[in-house]
Amino acid sequence: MLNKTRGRPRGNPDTKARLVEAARALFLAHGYQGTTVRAIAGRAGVDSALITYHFGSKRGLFGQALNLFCVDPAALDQALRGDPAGLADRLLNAVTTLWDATAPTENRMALQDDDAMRALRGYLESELVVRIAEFLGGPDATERATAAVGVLGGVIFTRYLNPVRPVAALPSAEVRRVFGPALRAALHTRAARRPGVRPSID
Amino acid sequence: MLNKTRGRPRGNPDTKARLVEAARALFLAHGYQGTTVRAIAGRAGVDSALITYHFGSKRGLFGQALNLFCVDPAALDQALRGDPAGLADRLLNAVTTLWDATAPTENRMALQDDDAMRALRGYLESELVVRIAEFLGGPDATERATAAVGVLGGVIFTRYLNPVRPVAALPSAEVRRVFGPALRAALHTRAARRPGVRPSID
DNA sequence: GCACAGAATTCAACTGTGCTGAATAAGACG
DNA sequence: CGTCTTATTCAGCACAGTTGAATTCTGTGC
Repeated sequence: MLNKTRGRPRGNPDTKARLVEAARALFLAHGYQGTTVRAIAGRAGVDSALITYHFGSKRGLFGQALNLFCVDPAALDQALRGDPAGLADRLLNAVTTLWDATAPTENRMALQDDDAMRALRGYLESELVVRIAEFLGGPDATERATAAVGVLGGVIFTRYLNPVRPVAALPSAEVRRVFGPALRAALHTRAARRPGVRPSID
Repeated sequence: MLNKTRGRPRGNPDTKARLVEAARALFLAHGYQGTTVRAIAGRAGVDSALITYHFGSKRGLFGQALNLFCVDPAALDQALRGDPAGLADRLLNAVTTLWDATAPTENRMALQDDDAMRALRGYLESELVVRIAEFLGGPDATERATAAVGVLGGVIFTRYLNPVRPVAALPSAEVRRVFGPALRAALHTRAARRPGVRPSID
């Protein structure tokens, strides 16, 4: 199909890298489903079989092409040190600096990737919640940490994953300002043990 | 393939309904990608061409089989009436009663559906934000409404769409209690105009 | 009653998908 | 130089969603 003389080519062209580059461009432009392995291979100027050979599968290439992170552990360590009063701001800062550093399209892409969502979920539930709870201490620390993670998850979701205009449009400094009160309350306000608030009608 | 004598069958079997039922079961069990039109048709006891005929495409059937709602407008109207003090609780209640009413798998399914996410996003940004801002009034009402929608989005995301254990495990009454402080702060605490909080290191 | 338009169904097949197995040529290394 | 491993092309398989033609029933107008 490409008539490029069968067998191993001369020199050592870094085909793997060219495939990753081509894949990245196409995945970002047309999404996972909308991109075919043949298109990627074509753009890289090689045969489509190479993609299975080098990356095992289309999904494998997808994982390599887009760096589907979840959260930067170092940034979290930073945030979980220092005075409790500034914790909210440091957490918001850790989230925005990490996620803002990536192309918006790439973030939205993660929403469609099962593995990325599983990773994010796992991180939030078994890392963030317990670390924050440890840091907070006190009786219902886990409850407050849960609320905080819910708020942070809200920022991640409405700003990066499925960008809701007013949230996504905020300059990153503004994010701290706008979400500060909510996150501070989540972290430090002990949830009142008041009786169920009558759900009006329903 | 089914040898059921070609042409229109006797009586008026509601094949459309049987297809929807079969599709629903399979989509919930194996996801969108994992379900083939032939499998659906097979389960419904008809030919796979009928699915294109009746629903236009596989996606069309998907849309019909799972009712991909976004938010119940009536519940929102209820919430946006009454004393401002109870607003947070009423909003949380509106969200949980609506989403709890649906099978968890079906909620998670929405995450993989572009249209559903677009609908949710559109609703949050052009309906919820402005309605809440109107209700709140005051100078930075939009800012506070934005924060509130962020928090509510966090609940939706971490509890239903990509269930993070501690949040998802909360009984629905507890959701109001745990997220109450954060949402109240988002709605009513005017964001301080303090200078950027030095991002420690990075 | 009956003709006949339209609706519902099956079947065969088309196109496009990711992936695999065999063939082949170059590099790596003793 | 000989051999083993690695990188590549090619042909094609199995399965996906969708389409067109053929077929049979339903429902309406006369």
